[in-house]
Amino acid sequence: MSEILSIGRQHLAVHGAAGLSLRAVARDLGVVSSAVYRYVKSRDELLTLLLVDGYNALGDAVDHAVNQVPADDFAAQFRALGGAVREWAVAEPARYGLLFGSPVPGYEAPSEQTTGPGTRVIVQLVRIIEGAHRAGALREVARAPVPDPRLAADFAAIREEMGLSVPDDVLARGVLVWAAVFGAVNFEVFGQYGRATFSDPAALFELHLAALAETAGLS
Amino acid sequence: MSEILSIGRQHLAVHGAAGLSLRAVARDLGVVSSAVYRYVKSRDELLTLLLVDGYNALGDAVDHAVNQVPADDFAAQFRALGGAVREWAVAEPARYGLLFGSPVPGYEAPSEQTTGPGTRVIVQLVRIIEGAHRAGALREVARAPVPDPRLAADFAAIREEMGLSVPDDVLARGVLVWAAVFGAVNFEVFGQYGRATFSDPAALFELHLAALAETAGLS
DNA sequence: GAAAAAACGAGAGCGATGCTCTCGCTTTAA
DNA sequence: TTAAAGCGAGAGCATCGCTCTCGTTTTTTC
Repeated sequence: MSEILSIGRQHLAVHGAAGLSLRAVARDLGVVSSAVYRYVKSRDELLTLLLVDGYNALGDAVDHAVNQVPADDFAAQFRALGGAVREWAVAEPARYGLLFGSPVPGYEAPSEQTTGPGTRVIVQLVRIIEGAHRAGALREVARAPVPDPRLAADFAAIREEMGLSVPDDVLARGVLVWAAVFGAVNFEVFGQYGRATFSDPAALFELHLAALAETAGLS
Repeated sequence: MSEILSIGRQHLAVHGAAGLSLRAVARDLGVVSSAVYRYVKSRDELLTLLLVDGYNALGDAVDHAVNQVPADDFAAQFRALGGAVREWAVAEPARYGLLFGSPVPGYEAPSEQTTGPGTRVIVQLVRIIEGAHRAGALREVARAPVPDPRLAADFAAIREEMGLSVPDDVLARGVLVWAAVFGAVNFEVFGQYGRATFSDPAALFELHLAALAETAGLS
């Protein structure tokens, strides 16, 4: 029943990830709790459903934002990607928290169902960086190649798997930028800036994106 | 009873933040559940206790690491800070998750008790950056001052409150670096790198720290 | 030292949770 | 028409947070 998923989305938004109760969903559905178990094996399965649902919603938002931007302006594409992630997260904090917050205790996401949708944002990001690199639009950014041989092997594996041609240092910067974008979003959405509140968080985030674009070599 | 806190710490580490059960703590204590309520007002209060406990443990680790490093080597101090955060988080993922993961649903941290310990890391970070700035050891990093007047006002307020002299652009970079450090730690601890696993995460993180030191102007 | 007061632990109990099982009713398929 | 599958209701189990009362023990006070 897609109605279960819909109500689950609402409950997720209102009561948060761990506050998701199958009994409450059943109540809202006007049905006794055991009936829901006909369609959903467990609370964890409902969580998984909502997880891939969220990943796809975020992926759609990011894809749409990136596509609004000229295909040859890679820096703008990156800013569009980051901005889309932030806006989606701010609009749906609980859903975002399910995707990128601390894991729900006792729940392990089944990778076979979640890795696909869960990697859409990073796939877009490497697409942008690789595109800029191939177009020669990537500024020289790092002085030295990565020194650690094990890391070099990891990067080689990633390059192989995703069919990339970017060198190690660019890849490393890309990974950092990736984590940094979500770090900044986390800080804003989860209120971890502490006492340091910002009256225009969107502007602060744009500043961050500009600096991160620089870090990635996207001038 | 400090024994409650000790057992709570163990349960937190094993079962995670939301898996913390006052009844289970009572069982481990060899006492009936209602007895625990003599000492702890509610599950949320126990959570708060563990929260400030965690903040202080992290703060101690960071302070200790930073103090191991020459007082005039600001870049090394920054790397020590970042490394200490990561190592503490990797060693105690559940505890770290309580501090920097998604908020526990239905639980709001009482700011009067948590802001103090909760700001120890960022206080150290601004201390490092401000120190480098005052010592003239901060590389010129940004081209333009922040354009947004509301952001400038925010930064001015922060500068005022913390008695700083760093300019807006450095402050902005500092905020980004702050969020980026925790973003990278989050990615590793919460396994959000996805399929991209790294055989030597510590080395990757060091690479990140080097790049972030550059971003902050700490050469 | 005796009496009053505070602290403490045990236990029962309330309303919730996730989840399982069985019992009927309805809809579909043979 | 009959057999089979799908479906919802309800009871039940163990767990949770939390409250209340009732004795016992310890501490304070006179």
